[in-house]
Amino acid sequence: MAKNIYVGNLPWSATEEEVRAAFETYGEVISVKLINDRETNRPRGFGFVEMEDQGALAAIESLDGTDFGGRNLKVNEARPRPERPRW
DNA sequence: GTTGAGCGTT
Repeated sequence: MAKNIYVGNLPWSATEEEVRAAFETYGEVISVKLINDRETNRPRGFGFVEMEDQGALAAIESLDGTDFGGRNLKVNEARPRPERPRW
């Protein structure tokens, strides 16, 4: 099973590989998604990480409130997103 | 070439 993790307060220079590497330290990372502004094409400084439950909890308890790229990292469980209908 | 609270584009 996997969980979605919300990652905020990221530096605008942060990349998915850096976040993935940081989360892979505590568990198996399934996917990493950094959110960028679709209209201005500018990085918003936050993203989402998908990993196993135990790894997600370990990463949240370990990476949340820690320094990442010079900023205080904000890690938390992501909010459930409504599934999109195919019609 | 800028900026800083937050929960995403498939």
